Amino acid sequence: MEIGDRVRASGKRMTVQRRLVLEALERAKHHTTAEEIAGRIRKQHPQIDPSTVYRNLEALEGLGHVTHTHFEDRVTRWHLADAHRHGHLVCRKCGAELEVPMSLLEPLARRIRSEHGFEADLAHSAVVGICRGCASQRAV
Amino acid sequence: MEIGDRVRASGKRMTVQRRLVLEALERAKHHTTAEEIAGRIRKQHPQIDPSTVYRNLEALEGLGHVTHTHFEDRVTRWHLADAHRHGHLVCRKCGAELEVPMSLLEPLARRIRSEHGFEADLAHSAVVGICRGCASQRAV
DNA sequence: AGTCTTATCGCAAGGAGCCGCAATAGCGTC
DNA sequence: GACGCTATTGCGGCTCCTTGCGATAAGACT
Repeated sequence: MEIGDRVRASGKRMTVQRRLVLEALERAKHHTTAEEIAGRIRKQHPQIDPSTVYRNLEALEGLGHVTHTHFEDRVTRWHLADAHRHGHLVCRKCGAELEVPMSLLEPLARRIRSEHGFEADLAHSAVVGICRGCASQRAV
Repeated sequence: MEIGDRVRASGKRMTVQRRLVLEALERAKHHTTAEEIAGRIRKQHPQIDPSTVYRNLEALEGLGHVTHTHFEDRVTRWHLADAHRHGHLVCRKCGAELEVPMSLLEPLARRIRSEHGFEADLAHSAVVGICRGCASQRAV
């Protein structure tokens, strides 16, 4: 089923603005910020308000087509939900980002589920820390 | 060594405002938001600007006396660094917070270190998900 | 105690993100 | 293809947090 149909099937509407947000996410492939998406769209369509972009990201997330991950402090990055799920390591010194397979995080999720009955979403927040490069630099 | 001396030893100054921030953190014991700290201080000292509180939290964090943890989306909570370290599970439905011992998170940190040479700080971000109560509600 | 350096402060302005509202425009129905 | 219902938009305005700047005061030195 076409994504537009799925949106419509849930009682929502597929507007020009919403399609542009989706296209921007597809084009970006990787994680982008709302600001970046808004900027890119507004180059071609300056009349589209940033708030519309924010609202569409949330709406599309509610429908399960999009998700967001918290990266470095107070930076939210968005991506299509059907992209393969993975975790993130973000270096707080240099900002480097490593993608790690969910299989790395699964054991913890399982333990949290069995010990606390809590459904953890470990992809929602990046793991902050110090990357190999910065750690060795500091040692010098 | 007194905390004031440690601040001074690093070339910083121990101002009235900085001391008030520290006292507020001590009194709160648990995690609080910058806003809450600012509000409490301003009851007694209305002339102290919120921006001063934000800057002092950052400064004290830079000195290692204070740390922050990201809770639910866009909520940052602060606490004294010497309080016992622990992780957090936060329910995205009802906002419930569970504290979990670091020992639960350690195995993952170890794997991340050995496989990626990355020093993970798993206490920095709360683990978001659905708590037991909300999960069973949804099943009904 | 007086002087000097400069970290820090208070204030005001800036910027991102969010919200309410009236106008607009999808889209199901006839 | 026109109609009507209402989801969605653009705009203005608001909040929360950050930043720039001139004024203030901590603390080292004499």
